[in-house]
Amino acid sequence: MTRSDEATIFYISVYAAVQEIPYGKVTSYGHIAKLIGTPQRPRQVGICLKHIPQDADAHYNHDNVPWQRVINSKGIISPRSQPSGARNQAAVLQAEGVTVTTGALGELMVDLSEYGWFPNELPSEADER
DNA sequence: CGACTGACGGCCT
DNA sequence: AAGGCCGCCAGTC
Repeated sequence: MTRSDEATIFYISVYAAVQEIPYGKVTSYGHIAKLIGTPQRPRQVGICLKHIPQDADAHYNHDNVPWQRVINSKGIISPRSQPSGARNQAAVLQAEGVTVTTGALGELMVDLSEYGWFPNELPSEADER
């Protein structure tokens, strides 16, 4: 298969993985990357989400892929270039019951210990301590 | 077609 | 503890 086919597979994998995130939960770009077997490309995961088709016709589109449930490993909604985008993401998350707090610098954060969804990772690590 | 840009994250100061 | 550096590689200019 060609290189672009692999790229396509990567996109499909990302979208499929994101759809696994339960309603009202969030995970990180890095975790999605790990789940699809490419732990070193969290950045590319972000690119995929950025390019989700708007068309309702597309197999994977802005409507059926819960892109809003993916934030960075620090539990902060990535500001990307326009703060308004993150602001919108926060609104969508709150709409499904996720509490989003605003930091001193305006960062929009989510409590990962409460809303985080990280299957395959040490489950009790956080609880133990 | 080459150079620059990032919805990130981990390792190194 | 906090911040800088670098790898990743599809898009965009």
